[in-house]
Order: sequence, then structure tokens, then C-alpha cells
Amino acid sequence: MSGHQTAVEQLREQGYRMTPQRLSVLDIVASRPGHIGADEVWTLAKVQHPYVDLATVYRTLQFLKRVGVVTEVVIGNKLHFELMDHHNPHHHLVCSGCDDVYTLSPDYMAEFSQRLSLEFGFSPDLDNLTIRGKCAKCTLGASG
Amino acid sequence: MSGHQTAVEQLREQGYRMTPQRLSVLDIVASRPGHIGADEVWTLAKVQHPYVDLATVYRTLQFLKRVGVVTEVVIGNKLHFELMDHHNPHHHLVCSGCDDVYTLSPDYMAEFSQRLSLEFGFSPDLDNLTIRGKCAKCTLGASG
DNA sequence: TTTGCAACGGCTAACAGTTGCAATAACCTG
DNA sequence: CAGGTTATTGCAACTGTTAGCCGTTGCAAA
Repeated sequence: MSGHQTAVEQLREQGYRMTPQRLSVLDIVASRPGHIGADEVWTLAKVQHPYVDLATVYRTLQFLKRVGVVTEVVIGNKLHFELMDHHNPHHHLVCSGCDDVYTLSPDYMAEFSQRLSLEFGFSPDLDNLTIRGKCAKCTLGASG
Repeated sequence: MSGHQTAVEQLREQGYRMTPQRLSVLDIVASRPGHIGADEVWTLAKVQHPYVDLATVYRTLQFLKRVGVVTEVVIGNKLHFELMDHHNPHHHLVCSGCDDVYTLSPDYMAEFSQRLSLEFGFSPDLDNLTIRGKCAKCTLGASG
């Protein structure tokens, strides 16, 4: 219920249909400050539209990702999503010990990204970049 | 059948049991210059041991990864594995268009990795790092 | 309003990978 | 070489995600 009304308008203008299911999924992701799991999106979507299928939720999330409205984050072996914030883009550090997620400013990646582009012609999908590893807590604590 | 006999000895000394299934899986991954898919490992393993279960192959691959003998690479939505080469470590660029895999020298990541350690206390799992994106071919060709 | 067309949703099944559990078999000890 | 531990296997059920099929729906043009 925040600034994603603009996104809806833009998608509609681009010829995409904003169906109740899509609006519902988008609302759910948008109303969550952080990321939200696909299964949880489904649970919440069913409150408004008890008939929505899980496949539709997945398709919608992939659709929203494809058109640049949401970002996908792989946590553990589940897909999570969050509203793309163009004013405050960031990447994710996911701890393989505790599944905590830390955010990383894009400045850290900018130079590296440019090198990849120049030297390999490879365009990294930074919106999608997740670096797995161990956070300070888990590095000191349990072994891995 | 190459230099992984040392690895076998070390694992045995650490109390792990080296079963025919494990030896078979390790041999298969070791005898492949590049990476190999889990399903293909299974197919080849069944030649020697027709009874091996797919779950055992997956468990063994995860085991070998955990003890640092092999590296996991996610290509498309399948898991691939390759023998860890400590003398020639590298990372992977995976094209989301054609699933081609390019290798990346660790020098590219060294500085970045150090910053993550120093500023966040986060130890990136670089052995496991895969950067998804579009290769030159796919960037120019089909849209994404 | 009706038609045509492409986008979309629900359903089912497939796919890749994981997990719980009882049975098996490595490895150690004597 | 027998006997006991317990890591490991096979099996089957299960999870998360995707693909295929096909009926439905929204929108533009007639």
C-alpha cells in the first residue's frame, strides 16, 4: 500500500494485465519491509482470494521480478522476494550458518562489475546477486 | 584415479567410512576435467554399482563438498560438481541465457573479499561463488 | 455487441533435491 | 575372525519450484 501504485500504472501502460491475483501478490510483497517467502505470500494471498493457486503465486513473483518490480533472494533453499527499491538498491549477504541476511551497498560491487563487463563482456545480474558465506557470529561459533 | 587417493586417506583418518559408493562418486567427479551434473554422476555410478540410490549420490556429493573435496556450481536449476583444485582455484560466471560457464581468477575477488571480512566480519564462501548474468553473446542476441 | 487474439489462471504432474527411518556394513577391538 | 558401534545406505515419502494443458478473461477492432 505504499509507492507501488506507480508500478501498477506503468505495468498497465506496458500492456500487462493487473489481475486481482497480481495486485494481491504485489500488495503483499510491498507491505512487507523486508523479504518474504513464496509460501508466505501464498498464505496471505489466500486470505483475500481463497482460490489462488500456488503456481500462480510463483508465476506472478517471477513476472514481477522479470519486469523489475521485485527482487529475488535465495535463502536456504527457498525463494524470497522483496520490493525493488530503485532509490536504495542493495545486494545480499546470506549467512549459510543462520540464514541471516545482510545488505550490501552497490558501491562495493560497482568497480568489480565494470571489470567484468570490460574484460569478459559479461553483464552480472547484480539485482540478483547473493553472496553466501558465514557471518561473524557463525564464523566464531559453530563450525561449518 | 588421479591425486584424490590422498583425500581418501585423510577422510578415513578423520573417521569417515569410505564405502564403495563414495569411492565411486569421488572417482567419477575426479575423472572429469570440468564440472558434472548430479544426475550424470548417478548414471555413471550405476555402471559400477547398479544398486546405488540417487539419494546416496546427493548425500555423497554434499559430504564431499562439506569436507572440501569438491565444489558445487549451480547451473540453471541443477547442481554440478567439480573436484576442488587448491592449486588453481577459480570462480564461475554462469550465463542465465545459455547456461555457459566461464571461469574467473580469484584475483578478481581477493580485494572485494577482504573488504567484506574487514568491514562486515562476513566470510564469503568464494569456493561456492557463482555470479549469474548474461554473457556477451546473449547480451547482444536475445533479450532477457 | 460480437469476434479474435493473446495473456492469464487453475489444475495436475513433473522435476531436482532432501529427509526420516529401518536395515546394512565399515571399521575398531579383542 | 567374531562381535559391537554407529556411520552410511536404500527406500519411499516429501518439499519447493516449474512446465504443460486447456479453459477463461480482458482488450482492441469490426
